[in-house]
Amino acid sequence: MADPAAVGKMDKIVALCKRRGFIFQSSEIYGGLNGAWDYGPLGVELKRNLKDYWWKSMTQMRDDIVGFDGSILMNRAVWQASGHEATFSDPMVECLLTKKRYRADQIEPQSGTAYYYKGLKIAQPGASQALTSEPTPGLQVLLKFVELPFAVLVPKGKPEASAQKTARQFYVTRGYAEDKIASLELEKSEPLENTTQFNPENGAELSPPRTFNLMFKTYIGPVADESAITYLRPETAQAMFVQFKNVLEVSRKKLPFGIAQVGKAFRNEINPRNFTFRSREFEQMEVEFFVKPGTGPEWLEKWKEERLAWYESIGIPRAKIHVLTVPEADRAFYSQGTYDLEYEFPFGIQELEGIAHRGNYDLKQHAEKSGKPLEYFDEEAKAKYLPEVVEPSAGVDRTVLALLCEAYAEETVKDEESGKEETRIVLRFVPRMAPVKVGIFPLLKNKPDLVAKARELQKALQPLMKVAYDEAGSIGKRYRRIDEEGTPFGITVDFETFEGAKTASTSATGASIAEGEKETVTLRHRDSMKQERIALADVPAYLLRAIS
RNA sequence: GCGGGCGUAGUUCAAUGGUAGAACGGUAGCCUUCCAAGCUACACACGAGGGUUCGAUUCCCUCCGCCCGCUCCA
Repeated sequence: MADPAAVGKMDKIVALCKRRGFIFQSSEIYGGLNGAWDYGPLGVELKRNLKDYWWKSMTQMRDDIVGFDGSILMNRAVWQASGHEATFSDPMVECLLTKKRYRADQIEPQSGTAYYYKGLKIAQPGASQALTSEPTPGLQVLLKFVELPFAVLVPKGKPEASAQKTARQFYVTRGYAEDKIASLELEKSEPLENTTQFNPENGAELSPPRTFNLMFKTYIGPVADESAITYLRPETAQAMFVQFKNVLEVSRKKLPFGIAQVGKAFRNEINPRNFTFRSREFEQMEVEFFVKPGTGPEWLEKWKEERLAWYESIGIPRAKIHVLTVPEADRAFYSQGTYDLEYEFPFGIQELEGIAHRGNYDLKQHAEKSGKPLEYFDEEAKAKYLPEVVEPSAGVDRTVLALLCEAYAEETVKDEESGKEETRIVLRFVPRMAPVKVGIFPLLKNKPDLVAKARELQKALQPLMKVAYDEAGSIGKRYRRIDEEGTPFGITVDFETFEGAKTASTSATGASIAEGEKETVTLRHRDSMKQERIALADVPAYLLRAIS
């Protein structure tokens, strides 16, 4: 992450996102808002293409998953049952010496002798002598008392000196030079049994417990009292569990079957970072895939392979995805197995999607807490049971960012006439993800027949795909502009358009074009910068095939 | 949340305790027969608030934001 080239690349991507209108800072004119981002005209197209393709892959291309769109606000009881309310409000403590943070309930109780210091005496600024050396006879050193309480716990029998050593480290981290500390002022010492106020690793005092709640709390209705509390959802999954019975009933599906949802979720992250990667408001694409008890592990494997192939289909190569088998110690408490699919971002290898075998934890919790039966009745086995769930859960914003990082390329191009070299910036999105599919240009804007024909083509293509029309400046400049926007194709209406092909040629669709027979246009490819002539009539079909 | 760095047009960078410049980019017009050509004109910036000062973009403080390292990420 400290790699300057990687940092530089990320900076360039951020600048490009702003320059071309992919991503802006939220509330920018008011100084921004930490952890929130807006998608501009191109960004929203890219994001929509991603979500639409995921939706199509899940709900249209297979018949065992149905779609769903749950509300963001839900009954507070949902979050109590799911465990979010309890686990998101765990108190945390911080080591005053190392600044490391721990869950308060995971601190091992310690016994020993606690030494409480009121503060320290330091040499006044200007004292010329280091206090750690032997005092020079006759030299007066001015001392000042600084009040800064700190406490250390040492095992019984250990001398105060070991407590002093830790305390001195603490004062040094607070900015007092080791050689200026004359003495520490001990307030008291006392034996303590089973205390959790000290760091078991180094004996240093811990801060009082503070609550870090990662859910955004809000109030339903006009009165902001305890009974009105609920939360913005921290994940989209729960709505699908809560509505499991309704969806099952109306969709007439048998196990295994899944529910798919795309939507916003909110987490009050302590420290949003890395552009849009960790945001407080973000979007998820999740499937809750319900399977027969005992078959969770095999479905976990199937989904891992399925999802890897999917990322490849949106232009993220398999080689850039790292599959992390999350070790049991790091898994969420409900998980019986988790894969993280991680992408090589410029700022490090980071998670795009988590695929978790959640067992029947969620349905069981909601059945218990709501008192409503959520079992599935298996007609074949004539048995009622709670299904297990495998959940592929992908981050939309993270994947958009991965698409941008993967697409970003700089290359040196040489002008053939002048021999001058320059840098071309190009976003190599796969066509199906590209925000704009094709640029339409008249070669020259002061030739009315070229403009009219280009406008005609624009109108013809607009119902089929996102098109950009541009007539300003030189043709080369317009090509470069769409390169930076990641538009895979450019079509130029030129003088040859009306003449027909000069010599018989073959169109992109393989149909042969007789001389003077058809109107043709120049088709320019973003990645290779190669050009070919194509029959005007073939353009829609050619492009539709290329972007599907 | 802690520590460090940084905030000047859209971008990349200047300068300055007293009228803020450039390049590229943008817009408009002219021109231009395929890869950021040229000419002309125009628009656009000192992150916010407070303090010191006759006067602050510049010095000081607070806040906000971005980047980096920790931390955090049921």
